[in-house]
Amino acid sequence: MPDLHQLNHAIIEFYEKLSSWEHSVVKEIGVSLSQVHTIELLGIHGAMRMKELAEKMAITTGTLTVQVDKMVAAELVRRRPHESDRRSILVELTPKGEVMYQQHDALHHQLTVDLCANLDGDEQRLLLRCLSKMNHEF
Amino acid sequence: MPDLHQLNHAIIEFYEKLSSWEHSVVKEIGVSLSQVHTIELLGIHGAMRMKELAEKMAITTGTLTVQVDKMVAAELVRRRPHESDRRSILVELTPKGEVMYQQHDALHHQLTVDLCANLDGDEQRLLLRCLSKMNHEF
DNA sequence: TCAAGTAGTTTGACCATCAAGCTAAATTAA
DNA sequence: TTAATTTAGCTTGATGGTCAAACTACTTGA
Repeated sequence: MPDLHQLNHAIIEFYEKLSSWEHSVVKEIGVSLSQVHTIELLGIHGAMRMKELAEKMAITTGTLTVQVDKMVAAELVRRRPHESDRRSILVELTPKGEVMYQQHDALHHQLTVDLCANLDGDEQRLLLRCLSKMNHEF
Repeated sequence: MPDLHQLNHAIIEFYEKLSSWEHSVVKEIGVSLSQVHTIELLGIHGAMRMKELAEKMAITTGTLTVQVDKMVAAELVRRRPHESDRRSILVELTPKGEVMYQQHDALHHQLTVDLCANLDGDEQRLLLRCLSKMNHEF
């Protein structure tokens, strides 16, 4: 079992790199971090209730209400009544929001390509296995 | 060369996990994220000029001034004049701040231990190599 | 010496966030 | 059915992080 200290350091550094990348992308596409996160979740999971979305984002529904208000005004998302529960409201991407999601996704994919530029096939395969294990066993 | 799509997804998920971990730790130790970041940088690099610290944190010096004011009030850091440049001010951890840095560092190390619990020695070695390459070649 | 540049602070304006209190709808108990 | 409870979402008031721009004090270089 090798020394975990270096690994710890590498993980911290990797996290900082991703964080700084995200920061720069947010500036580039001109939407706040919080709104990018919302778009990302709606793009991945499709229409969602406010409650569900707030839970995934780890914020309160009150905060989400404010965000969604702004995003509705910017025509990135729309609200729609829930079919069977009149208390609930579904949020979904508008076409404009969908375009922004695709853009963001493409940028993310490009980041991965850049990150992996110096890894050979075996390394990529093993990295994927390690990340999967870490993501699921923790 | 394997499909990068899965890898992209795994990286996003890994980033979210780290982000959520950081969030919960910040709540636990009762200091804001920004202040934890300050403490971390001062712990790693030692006393620093405001300018330098602000650059590493990717915030303006104005913002940093406010943060440092609060942290001085909380006795986590102190200001000290620069030896040769009277415009500059050095910021450094107080003993109390140093304790908090050690605590945070220990938590981070524990996170790494948990993350790697299901990786064998070879996997850990290769993960470190991949992370190092990604950190340095990007 | 003095003009230009640099380090740090202050101020005024946003934005994100939460907690608490609110309304409307659904669910459960009587 | 009615009443009490729970749930979903919204509103409000307060706090904290951030930036840009204006300001002060110091340094540097022509």
